[in-house]
Amino acid sequence: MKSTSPLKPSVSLPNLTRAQRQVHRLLEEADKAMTAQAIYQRLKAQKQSVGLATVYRSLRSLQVKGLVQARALPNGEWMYTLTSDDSHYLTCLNCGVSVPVNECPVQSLEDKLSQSSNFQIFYHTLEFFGLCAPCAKLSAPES
Amino acid sequence: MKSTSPLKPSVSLPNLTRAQRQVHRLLEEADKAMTAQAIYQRLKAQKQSVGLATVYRSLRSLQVKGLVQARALPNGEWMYTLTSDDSHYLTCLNCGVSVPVNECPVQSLEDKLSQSSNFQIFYHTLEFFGLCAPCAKLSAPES
DNA sequence: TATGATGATGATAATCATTATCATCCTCTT
DNA sequence: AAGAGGATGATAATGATTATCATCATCATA
Repeated sequence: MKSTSPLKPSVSLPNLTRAQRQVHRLLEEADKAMTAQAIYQRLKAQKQSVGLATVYRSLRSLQVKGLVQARALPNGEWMYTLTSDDSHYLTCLNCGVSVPVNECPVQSLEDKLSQSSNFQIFYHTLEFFGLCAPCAKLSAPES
Repeated sequence: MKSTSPLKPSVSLPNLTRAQRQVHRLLEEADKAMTAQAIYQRLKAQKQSVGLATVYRSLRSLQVKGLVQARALPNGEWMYTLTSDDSHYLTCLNCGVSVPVNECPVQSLEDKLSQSSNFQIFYHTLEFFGLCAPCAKLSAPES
């Protein structure tokens, strides 16, 4: 899932608070996208409780630091992962099922924008939407 | 903003309800992304009132029909446009400012996925996130 | 070591976009 | 004309996120 070398340990994490470190470490260990609520529950279960508001605050801080990315599901939930994760998905607008896409043709454009724009770019989201085969069958006009 | 030919009129719109037609026409005329709330307000102001719940229902139906796409802003709002719009953005994680990106290297992958996956693909979202110059200055570690 | 100052945290109330509910209305078909 | 099925509107309910505020931790300075 990660795009970084499996041999490279955690990069230097500058100026993180305790809660930010806990959230970051959880995302690192889980190695999958999680909602804020799930992160809250998991930390509580691990006896490393962090208040729910602080989970949200930490996620925002980690985003601004370029360490965490977010993507919204069609149902409104937000999923968070480390920015080292470069996964993309193909999602059904009807039933919400998501399948990973194992390609990303965006890196060179991102590199280019890093230079031509005056933004400091941390990550991108790329997602495809449509209907999975079963749902396409259901909503076919001539079924 | 549209990627379709400016000469081509509305394509055939199969089986739309009254509310769906009104929402679709508004998005077509506005030619920009709008929130569901804004669509509701605008229709009311135009004496074409559609109930708020019906605006949401119509947007979902239009999505499943492949006519409308949605993207989530970092603040949780959803913006809706016609799927004929192929715009993408570079967005600041700190202040939320968005600037358009006038390139999209994704079309060929989308075409390929349309064949290799068994999804019927309607559209994709592509968005870059980071810090705009002013916000990057503010959060610079060595400021 | 005490003293503040500043920021971080947790508990909880408030917000607000979205969804669910349900009664009513339309539009066909018979 | 009657009825079935879907569409609509008003409004209540939901639930994730944010705001508030009192308390706690950290760190520089006296």
